[in-house]
Amino acid sequence: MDGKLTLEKIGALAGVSRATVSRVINNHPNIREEVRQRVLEVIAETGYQPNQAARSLASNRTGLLGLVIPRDIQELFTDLYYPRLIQGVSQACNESGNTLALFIFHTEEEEQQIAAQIMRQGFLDGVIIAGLHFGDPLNQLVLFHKPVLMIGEPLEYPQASFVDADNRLGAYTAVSHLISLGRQRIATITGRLDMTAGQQRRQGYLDALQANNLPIEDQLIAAGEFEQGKAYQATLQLLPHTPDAIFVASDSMALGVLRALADVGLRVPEDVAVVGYDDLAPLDTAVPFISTTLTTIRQPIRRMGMLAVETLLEIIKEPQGPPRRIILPTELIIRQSCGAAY
Amino acid sequence: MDGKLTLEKIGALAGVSRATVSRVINNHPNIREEVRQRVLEVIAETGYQPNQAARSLASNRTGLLGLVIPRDIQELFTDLYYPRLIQGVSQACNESGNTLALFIFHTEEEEQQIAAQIMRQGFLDGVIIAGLHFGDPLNQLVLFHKPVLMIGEPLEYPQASFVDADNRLGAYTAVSHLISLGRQRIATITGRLDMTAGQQRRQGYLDALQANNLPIEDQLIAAGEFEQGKAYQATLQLLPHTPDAIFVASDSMALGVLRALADVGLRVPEDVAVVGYDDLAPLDTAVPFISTTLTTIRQPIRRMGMLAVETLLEIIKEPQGPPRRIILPTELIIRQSCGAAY
DNA sequence: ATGAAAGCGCTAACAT
DNA sequence: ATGTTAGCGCTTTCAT
Repeated sequence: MDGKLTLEKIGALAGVSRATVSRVINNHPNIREEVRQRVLEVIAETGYQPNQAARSLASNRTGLLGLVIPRDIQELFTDLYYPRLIQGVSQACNESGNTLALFIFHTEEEEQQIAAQIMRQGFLDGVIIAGLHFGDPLNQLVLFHKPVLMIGEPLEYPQASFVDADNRLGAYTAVSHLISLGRQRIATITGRLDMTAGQQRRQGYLDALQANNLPIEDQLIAAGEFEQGKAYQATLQLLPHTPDAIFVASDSMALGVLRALADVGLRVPEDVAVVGYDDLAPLDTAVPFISTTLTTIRQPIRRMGMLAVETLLEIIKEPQGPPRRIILPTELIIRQSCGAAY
Repeated sequence: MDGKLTLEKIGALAGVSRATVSRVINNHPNIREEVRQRVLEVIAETGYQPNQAARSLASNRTGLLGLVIPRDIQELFTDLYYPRLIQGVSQACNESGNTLALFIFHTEEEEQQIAAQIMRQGFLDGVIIAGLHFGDPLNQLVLFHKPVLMIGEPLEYPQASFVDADNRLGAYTAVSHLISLGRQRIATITGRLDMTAGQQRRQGYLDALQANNLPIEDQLIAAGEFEQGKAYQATLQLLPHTPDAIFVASDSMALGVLRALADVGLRVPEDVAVVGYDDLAPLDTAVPFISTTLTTIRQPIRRMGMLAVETLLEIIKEPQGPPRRIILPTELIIRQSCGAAY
């Protein structure tokens, strides 16, 4: 049903020039209503769709927004953080008439190789980068001549625009909650410290202890790197120092913690209270055969994704504006593992 | 560092014509090695990247492959099926030098609206459609003049090319396994019957009973629609008919089943054995506080994603070829809920 | 309000 | 082996 339709042909059929058809399609003012209708009819009848490549070349806009996710293995497999983020980004793209180009990388090699391609002219209007850590080759994307927005406050190029949730305050809230429940020896298992999320959650922990005049003990701070296995090990190292609560910097690590506690026969929350981070554990509702549910800090992941798109579109429109720094609030979700109900 | 570089300028700097530079970039034969090197050097020095829009317009190829996912709410939120699929598709895109354009829809309205846009000329080289059901407006995508490949055997346009796992045999294997363990009154909770996955898994169940001379009882067949809540209800309806095993057409439904059984005080697998489908439940390894693990049929989800890309690329190369029908094997994963270890 | 015409930067057929 | 040239289909001045 399509014999290579072009603007020119639509124009011929409607008895106007190609330029007029273009104006109609792009909603320009100064078109006689009558002409406008006639053109619209022809377009509808013929099922004409403008050629996107030609539009992009002429207008220097593609309507493609990139979402770059480094290192998929860990997170994408493990929990629903990135799926939710993708969902938010996708939705905002749909609503704004843009298209999402998704880049997931497996190795730093692959990152190196594809980074430049991503930034080539006439391809993406802008790029969102999620989950970047210090030293990642993808940091170099900031240096290209193209709008970029980070999800998660960037460490390597602090002047870059970003959307994030308030990691410090989230952690502060979690630990304060444990303190208010009477816990005195609160440990933490930190995330990757080459990411602001890891650093800031650790800082929130420290701040909460300090604000409540509790001592800071290095032995109660263990590195988990956002990995479940490492969190398991870290828990075992922590236990000799008799914590009565553990603040864990992610839910997937919290599962490792719960496993470790179960393995050594400690009860949650009676012996050790646990609070996680993300609200992504499969322990959020009463899954059968699960005997506790995880108290955690919820981040508005999906909203972060949507806001990232909206902010990036602003940057595209006004590239010379100041860096955008958007920090969203988090929420304490009280379930059983903190012992509040107990 | 980029003052609007073009092929022409690179050519000037290297002392050759624009066409020669183009040939170098596209690895054409018949270029003197010396010239080739000189051009490559200039490109490296200047950091030149060809303009993608211009290439697309001239070559009628964009290197963009679409992945269309209807109705995100259910699956994308619930389990890791689509994340895994996306991962596979993404990886194959990376390896083949293509880019993944992801479309996730919330409502049928949205589908209607964006469907035509997806198919517009000069945009995508081809489209992969996952999780389609009978009656979905996205079925119309098949009618456009563009390569399309389904993930999941299509119901509405059976002549379309697709990649799928062997649903019938998978279900057959699951039910045969239960029979071999001595179960006599095996019930099933079916998926959506407007999708081949739902139909074929149901058929596999029926075939297995028949092959083993077990009677087929309508009261032992309940509709779950791939939804956890419906599976919960369906289980309660099934129980008066005293099944000693339930084959559930998806893992996320199986969680609803387990919950229902727990709620009425039945033990798994002692009173009722359960086998799921997908190998995506959070019951695959010993999560702490979970007292059983789910026997299930594993699909090679990631491979399906990769194979989808590879097959689509073939179709793009040879659009007139016969429909591709690729069916991958599944695997029975024995854990505790079927009672094999018990 | 509309048309004519000049590109956008590249590929590919044709010429040499 | 390399250069010349004609598009690819659209947007966007510049006229009128």
